Amino acid sequence: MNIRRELEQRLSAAMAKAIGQDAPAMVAPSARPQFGDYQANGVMSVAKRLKTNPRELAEKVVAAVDLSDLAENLEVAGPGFINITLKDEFLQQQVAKSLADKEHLSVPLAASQQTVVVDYSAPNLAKEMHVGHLRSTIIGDALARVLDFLGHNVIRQNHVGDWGTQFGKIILSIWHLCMEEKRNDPHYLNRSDEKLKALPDKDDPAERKKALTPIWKQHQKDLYEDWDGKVFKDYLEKITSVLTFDDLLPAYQFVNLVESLAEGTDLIIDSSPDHKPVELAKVSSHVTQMLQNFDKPENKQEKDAWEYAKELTLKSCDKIYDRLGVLLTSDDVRGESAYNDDLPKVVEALKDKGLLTESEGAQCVFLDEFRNKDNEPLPVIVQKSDGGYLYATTDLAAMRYRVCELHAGRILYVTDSRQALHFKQVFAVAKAAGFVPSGVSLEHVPFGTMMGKNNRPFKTREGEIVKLMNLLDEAEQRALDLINIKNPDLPDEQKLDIAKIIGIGAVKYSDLSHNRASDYVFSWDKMLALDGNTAPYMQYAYARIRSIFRKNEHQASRDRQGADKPVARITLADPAERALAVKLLQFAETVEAVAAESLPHLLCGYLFDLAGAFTTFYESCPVLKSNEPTRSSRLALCEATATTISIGLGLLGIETVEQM
RNA sequence: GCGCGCGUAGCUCAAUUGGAUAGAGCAUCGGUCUACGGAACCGAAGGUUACAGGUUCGAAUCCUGUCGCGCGUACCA
Repeated sequence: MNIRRELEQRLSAAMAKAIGQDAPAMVAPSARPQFGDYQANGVMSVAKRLKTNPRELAEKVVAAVDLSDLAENLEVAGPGFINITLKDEFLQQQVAKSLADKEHLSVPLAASQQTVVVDYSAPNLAKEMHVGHLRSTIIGDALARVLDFLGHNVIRQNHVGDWGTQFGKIILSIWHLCMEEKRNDPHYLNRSDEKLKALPDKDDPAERKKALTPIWKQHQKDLYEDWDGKVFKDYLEKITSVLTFDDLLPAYQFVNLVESLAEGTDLIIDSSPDHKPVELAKVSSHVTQMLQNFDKPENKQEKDAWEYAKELTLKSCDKIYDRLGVLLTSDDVRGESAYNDDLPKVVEALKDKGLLTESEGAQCVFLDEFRNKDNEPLPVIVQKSDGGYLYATTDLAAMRYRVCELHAGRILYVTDSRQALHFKQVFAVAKAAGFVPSGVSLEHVPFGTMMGKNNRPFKTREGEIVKLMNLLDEAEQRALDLINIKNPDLPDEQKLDIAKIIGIGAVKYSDLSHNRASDYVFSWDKMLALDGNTAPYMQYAYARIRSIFRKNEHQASRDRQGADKPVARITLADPAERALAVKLLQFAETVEAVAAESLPHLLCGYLFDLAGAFTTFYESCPVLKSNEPTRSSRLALCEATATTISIGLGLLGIETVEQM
């Protein structure tokens, strides 16, 4: 049961009766123990509005409500708070009830179940996942799990960046790989790349030109021999069986480097069959443009190359997802390219609605609410002056798909907070154009940056972006080091398994436990610490409880012959027992709040509080040493706590261990 | 310039969205216990919530201004 909501509903109804209009009771857990378990704050603001005495009004509300099945007498306190103390009997029943439902802890399903699209992760083609992708992936996954837990129909969407400017570069880099293979010169790209990187003065165009000249010549020559793409085609077939993601990456970076260095030089590639000379710096964008009709048979090798790059990239992402325990699969991938055919239709539809304006050659939507410094309208550009489309267009197309095909009632976009303006604009355009009915909720779920100790974005010592693989490796290694110190007697294999769970859990939890809206400082030591609001602390609390049960089963092993033991009657004699019970029962309302606000850190905070309540209980209330029936009752509280921690961490995508 | 966001204890973060005396963990200081897993527990100290006004029963939260930081700001995503 969601106690908070139950109280809210009953008290709100009583308020409506008392004052004749609807007003929220504003029930929240009490700020202090002396004020009971919950407090209702709504009376005061209503009284203000009605200009009546808040205390008198509170008394009226108290008289009008019947909470006798779950609460002691209500008290009006201070300027008009209503303090609620739950009945012990009620708490006992509820804990027993949730314990009987081990899968779901009797957390009620959402009253109105929605189809919720969660858009998260979104890696890019031919790039390795790095820390920049971590937050989206983890937060999105946790939200998806929570929504699913509450009975919503969750559709995960991995909006992979598989189109756009990098598109031509990818094809070009694979072409280079093919040419390398054809010349039987397997280290050509590496050699060239190293030479370019060693360039003493990258700011000097003459130097750059000099360094690029051999590469440029080779490029010309290769192109001359492959003017019809036949070599590309033949060798593509040959290399695809052996090519790996690790081959693709450097090739892609090589193309990037060449093009950035060629900027401002007069190096021209002119061996192409159409005799249109192209700047060396713009070959890849030329490739992109050339392939407007991507599906034509003569472009098959380009398409194959791109698809192959996509396959390699996604495989590499899957490894990360697998290690992270993220639920995304290939079925959830619907990249930007999936919307290519819809883009002209989106622009057409905007035109039909009369929303489209041409400005400086680009197709724009101007909405009144977006203005620049001088109060001039700010455009949302949906088509570039060269005819190309932008991410706004793709997002609009994706929205239409999600609403029309997936029947989304709510769409969550888990992306960096820097995209806030973009989403604000795109949402407004979608609503204005009627792409998304007003009943559908479009929500940007923004998050801040992961920072290093220096309060700058998290980088390696060398100042490079941290690859996710490396980050996870280090997390597991550090966890293993810790286990070796703290629990050296465990078998090695088990140590490794535990290290994985602890290491990955720590990374995820440290991310999820912070309010996602703000930047947070990443710290190895803090996230693996056993004190404070960390994953290991929670996992340790769990392992300790499990240890009690192992010991108990050992003691009582002969008594039970597989028969299900009845759920013990729970008594709450000690204040610590009672406080733990109240905390346990707040799981439902916490999960619901996480789903409503898309704030996973609320769940982390709750689990930490729960672990705290348990520790207090654990210290003051002996379990195995106490006599029946107290013993069974306390064991039940232990079990309820362990289950809540396990399910709670599970909703965050974090596993528990029996020993650590 | 304009827009958005942020500024809370020495450090890292909370504060149930306007509620009662702003809470945790680290670090510091002090204490407990032959310990159901010591990777423990309890306590103390630490705050004019950047600053100045305002709104009201009540403000870290809302409004105005100032300072500081971050991000964004027409064809990248």
